[in-house]
Amino acid sequence: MYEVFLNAFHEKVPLTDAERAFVQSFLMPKKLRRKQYLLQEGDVCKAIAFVEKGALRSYCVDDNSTEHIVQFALEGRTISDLYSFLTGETATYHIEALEDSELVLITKQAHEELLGKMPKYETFIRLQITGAYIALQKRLTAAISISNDERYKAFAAAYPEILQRVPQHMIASYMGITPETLSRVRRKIVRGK
Amino acid sequence: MYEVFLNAFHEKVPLTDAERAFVQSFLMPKKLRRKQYLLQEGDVCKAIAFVEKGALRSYCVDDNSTEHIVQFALEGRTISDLYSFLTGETATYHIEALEDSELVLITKQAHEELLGKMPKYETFIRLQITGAYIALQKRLTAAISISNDERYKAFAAAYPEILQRVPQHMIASYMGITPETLSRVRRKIVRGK
DNA sequence: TTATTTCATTGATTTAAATCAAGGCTTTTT
DNA sequence: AAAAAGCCTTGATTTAAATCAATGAAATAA
Repeated sequence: MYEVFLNAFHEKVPLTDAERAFVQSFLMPKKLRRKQYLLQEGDVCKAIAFVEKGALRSYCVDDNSTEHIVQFALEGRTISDLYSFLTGETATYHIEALEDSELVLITKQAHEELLGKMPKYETFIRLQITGAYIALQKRLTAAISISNDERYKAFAAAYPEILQRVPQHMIASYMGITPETLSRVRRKIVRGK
Repeated sequence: MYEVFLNAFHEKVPLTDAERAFVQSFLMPKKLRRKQYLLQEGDVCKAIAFVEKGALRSYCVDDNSTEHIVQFALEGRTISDLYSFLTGETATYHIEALEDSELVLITKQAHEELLGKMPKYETFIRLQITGAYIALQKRLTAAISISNDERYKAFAAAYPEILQRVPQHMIASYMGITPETLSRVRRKIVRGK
């Protein structure tokens, strides 16, 4: 039931069976149907969600009511509004299931207790967030320094799974361009090959 | 000598005098003159740098030899090519002093030893990187969802110090626009007020 | 199954930003 | 102090992307 999460944990920070069970006792399962929301803007983010199965996205909405996708999360990835989770402020992101999904939730209370009681958990979290930070920095660097073509190619190479499972206009939103522009970028790439 | 760093540490994770001295024993001071480099693309990033005094920037260079500023770091901020530091791969960023600066270096060896020997250090690092992640996510969200005007206003409001101390064309580079465009954005803002 | 919504593509037009180019003002350097 | 380099602004032109609009295909719901 928590296999994917516990294996990811174990892979970064090896766990004994007892530790495994200990961690498990803090986790909560949650299922979401496609199009259901884990978090709505204005709520407070009460848990970090780890995706055991399925696909989710987080996004924000600007003044023109345009959605901007911040993150996709497939199996093995974590998703939340970290700022809201940590500070208790209301969330600025929405989190929605793109497919029927199974999640592992770590509530704020569980998170804090684990941090206090289990050094390995702190290490795991540190490694997770470090990886997320590096990925984000790479994405930002790409966003300000590479052409749309190259960025799309890089995205497709890095995340072929997402390409398969997520509609194209959402990829466009993630890239910060319109669906029309992405369509033309793709045409250009196909032609040019 | 390490005052700014140790105070920043202490503020996040309170330290006894003994702990303070212990941490200190792992630190290395470094001075840089304006325009000197802490890191060049192709080197391996051997240390995390904390800015005690001065100002630095990190940037990458694209195929057209255009520089793109990734980060500014004034007093109290940390700067490095974290990916290179953690993996030992060659760096993709340059790090340059914008003013005569005084740094505190945490070498990779010191970092690992501190992580192993001092839980409070791991906590400090976790908090630092979490803050950096949230800031980066905010920046990315702004980059894909807000107009240049609004982004510049937000930047100016959040980092007035940087505006004072860094040439405008570097702000433009940081924002991913040309100096000419930023100049016009500013004119528009001034006129419009 | 049919109807409806969602999605991707393509074309025409508009809009925003990059580029090209020049001038004047500061700040460094010699 | 003079020369050089760096910086900011402004204007004219080009280029890339957004917007507007329409169509057909595919997926979803009735």
